Amino acid sequence: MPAETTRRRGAALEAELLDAAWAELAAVGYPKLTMEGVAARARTGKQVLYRRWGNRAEMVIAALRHRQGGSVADRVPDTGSLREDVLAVLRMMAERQRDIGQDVVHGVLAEIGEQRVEVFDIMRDVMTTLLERAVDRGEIPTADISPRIMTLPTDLVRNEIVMRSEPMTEATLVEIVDEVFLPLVRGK
Amino acid sequence: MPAETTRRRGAALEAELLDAAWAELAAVGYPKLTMEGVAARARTGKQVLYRRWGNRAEMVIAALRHRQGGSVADRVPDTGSLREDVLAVLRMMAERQRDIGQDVVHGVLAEIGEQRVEVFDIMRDVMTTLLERAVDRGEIPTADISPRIMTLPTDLVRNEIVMRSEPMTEATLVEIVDEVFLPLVRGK
Amino acid sequence: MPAETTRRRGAALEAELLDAAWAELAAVGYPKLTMEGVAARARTGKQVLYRRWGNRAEMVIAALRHRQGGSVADRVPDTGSLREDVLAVLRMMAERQRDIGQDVVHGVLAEIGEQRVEVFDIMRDVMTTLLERAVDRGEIPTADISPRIMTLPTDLVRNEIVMRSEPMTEATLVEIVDEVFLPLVRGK
Amino acid sequence: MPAETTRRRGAALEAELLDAAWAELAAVGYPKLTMEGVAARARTGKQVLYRRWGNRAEMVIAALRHRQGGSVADRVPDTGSLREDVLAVLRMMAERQRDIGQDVVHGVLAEIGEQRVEVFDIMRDVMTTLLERAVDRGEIPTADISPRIMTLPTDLVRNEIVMRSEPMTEATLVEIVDEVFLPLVRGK
DNA sequence: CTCTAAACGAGACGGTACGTCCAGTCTTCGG
DNA sequence: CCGAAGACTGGACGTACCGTCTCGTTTAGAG
Repeated sequence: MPAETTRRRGAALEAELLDAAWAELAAVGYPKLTMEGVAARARTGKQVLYRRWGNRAEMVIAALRHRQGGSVADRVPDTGSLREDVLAVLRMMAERQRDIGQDVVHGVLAEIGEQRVEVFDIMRDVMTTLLERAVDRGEIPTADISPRIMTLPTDLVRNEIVMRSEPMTEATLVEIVDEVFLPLVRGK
Repeated sequence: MPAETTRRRGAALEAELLDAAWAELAAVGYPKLTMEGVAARARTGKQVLYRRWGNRAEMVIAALRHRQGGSVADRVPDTGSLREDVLAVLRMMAERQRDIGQDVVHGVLAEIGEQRVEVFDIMRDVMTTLLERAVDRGEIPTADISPRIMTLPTDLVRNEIVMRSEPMTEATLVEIVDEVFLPLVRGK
Repeated sequence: MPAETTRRRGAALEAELLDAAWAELAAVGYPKLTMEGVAARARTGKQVLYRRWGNRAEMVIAALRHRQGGSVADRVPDTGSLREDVLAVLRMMAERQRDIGQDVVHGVLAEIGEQRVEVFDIMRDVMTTLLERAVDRGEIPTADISPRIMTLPTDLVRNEIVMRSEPMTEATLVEIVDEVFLPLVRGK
Repeated sequence: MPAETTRRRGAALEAELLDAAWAELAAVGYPKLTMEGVAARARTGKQVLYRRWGNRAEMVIAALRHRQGGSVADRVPDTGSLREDVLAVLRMMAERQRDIGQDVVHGVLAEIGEQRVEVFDIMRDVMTTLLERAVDRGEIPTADISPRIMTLPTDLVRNEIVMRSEPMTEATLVEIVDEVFLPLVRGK
């Protein structure tokens, strides 16, 4: 028999677990993802998973974070143009969506009861930053814009993610920004 | 023994099955809804359910339709004012949401793969009707409006339904119409 | 549509049902024989079967009789030699066994509760006839032989049928007659 | 809450499973014995049964063995008389039959395809032992007796078990030994 | 450096539901 | 009334996972 590598523990093990979860997700899709499948892929027992995450959804969310690094809030774009900034944010959302896949989105949404709302706050904060910079640059007169309008682009993109099967196109993003968001922000 | 009622069949049975599904949904919620539970409540076997609907989601959708009657398209409002018409549509959506519950929405979305998109077409048709009437009344200059803007109110309401835990308020609906939709439609 | 032949009835239908049962038996074996399968093969409904036979075993027994014609009692051999007569009876038993198959034997035995015993009486009667003829021919001194010994050959063959997987050989039958039965009958 | 007993495992659990199977057999009979019923009686899940035995028949056989301890081969009688030895063996067989019940015998025979034959070998070995002892005692001249005759008594008892509904009487056993077996063994 | 507590790997356990098959009965319609 | 067709109530099948528990083995870190 080959000399076994040493037994995995702690953070190193955790990383492998999340990789296994991600691989399983890619292999069988969210609806068929099982704790047993992930444990088997990671060559360990279910207890090791349950020690860390209470259920499938928590584990998958952790796997997504593990794969995608920080949130949008950590990479607020600053291109010098409000239009480009907003487009950059929307592109990040769309890209994540492509990476994750729609069934995962729905599955996770269905299994976590709450804490969905935090996403709104994050996006509102990001947009506030973008608008303040635009005011500083003189692009728009004021950043005092209703929260509803502020989160309009991200809300619409989220709606596309949730409802459309096919991945979003660049044209869709441009349309949202040019036909809806900018006219409202520029007022009149 | 009591005189048995005659054995149920066809449409009469089907209605009882859907009632049972709805009752079960109310009793245990979507995540804990099982075919066995529904069959037990309807005092029949699982085969009778599977003969009609291939899976849980299909059955639940049928139950929702059975309970809610026709779609929005069958009851297009006509109040004499574009603002009130659109608000009426949004109120119908919100009311359905309250009736159905969020976990059902997510559960069903997660389990049906496709056919999500048809909802868009329905809503676009409804909105087209409303706008044409508004043009006829002279409220707005033209009904030639981009599809994106046409479905804006319903898209936003749908986003609220999917993402917010609490039921929607009337204020939210008014905000969507007055701050977003009408300014864009009236345009410059 | 093709011109339908007139609907089957009575004995003609019954014969087709039994043929279908036999064909199904050959196709899937007794353990997998189902009333539904037979009904489908005969292109009719289950009720038609249940109207005639109360359960699977009854139907199969009827099918066996239908295929095999009369019982051993109807074809008592008369070769002019006791040894050959008995061998002829055993060969008939063995041949039926080959035709029917062992799993059918066990299946039917398991599902009929009683009336197994009648077989003993039939065989005892047949053997009585054979022995009386042998006495008449002067082969043996007396036909006054214990029932136990009379049914010995058939009992042993039945034991082989029930317990052995492979079909019986001629040698086995000869052994039973020459080593066991004849010595006891000829007595001291 | 009551102090839970620790979860059952391994051999202790297995013994309880087999007891439950036996109890279920006594309660409902073989034809109505179900894996679900046994599992319920043993307060466990079906998987625990299927992990050990692939089907109903295997489980029942294990239950019989569990209840009846070793085979006949482990308790070869030695009374000092061939007649009594053989009778003792037959009585053991008859007793087991009474304990087990006929429907179980048929049910098991119907569901196991093979391995029926091993019973023959066991009995032939036992009888060989008995006969050798008889030769040593000078009861009979030689133990060189055809296998057919050696297994004659057990074959006949088995035939009775399989074909007769009522339990066997002592008289039947005596008849088999005195009228059939001993005359053949003692030869002329 | 030894001892101990915790984590790991493996898998059995008690349990729920799955989706399917079949039994046996009932209903409807056509001949 | 009976045949043909098929739907109904009901029960069990064998499988898949759930989340928990138990076992023996490593491994890190405290004394």
